[in-house]
Amino acid sequence: MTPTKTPPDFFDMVYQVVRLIPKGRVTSYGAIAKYLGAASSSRLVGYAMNGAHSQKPKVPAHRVVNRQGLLTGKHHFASPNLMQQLLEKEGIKIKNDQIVHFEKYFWDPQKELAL
DNA sequence: CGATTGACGTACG
DNA sequence: TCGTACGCCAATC
Repeated sequence: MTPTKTPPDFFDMVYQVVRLIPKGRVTSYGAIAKYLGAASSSRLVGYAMNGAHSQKPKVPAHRVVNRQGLLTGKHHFASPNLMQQLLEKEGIKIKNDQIVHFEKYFWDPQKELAL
């Protein structure tokens, strides 16, 4: 219905990219936004994650952190420590809610996907 | 329908 | 280096 409806393709794109994040890697909202061509709309990426858990294929939102490598969205998970647990489970070290060697685990879609 | 908020990032002082 | 302001777009009140 509502053929004039404007589907949030941007949100869907975000989910797709997040699913492409390899295990043991992390990325930032801005990186995804830039990859989608919306570097200025980095907030939309975070907002998209808001409905990530609502998506059918579960979106590994725990692999998405802010530019500082800080687990800013951990409070949005089922449990605030769940995000850290998942990351640590993948071999990522976290200190004070911040990813250690974040730059080392950083996964840039623009670079990895090399479009 | 208007105003506010938000899982960010960059710019400016 | 740190703090504040702005932008961007959608969802919510």
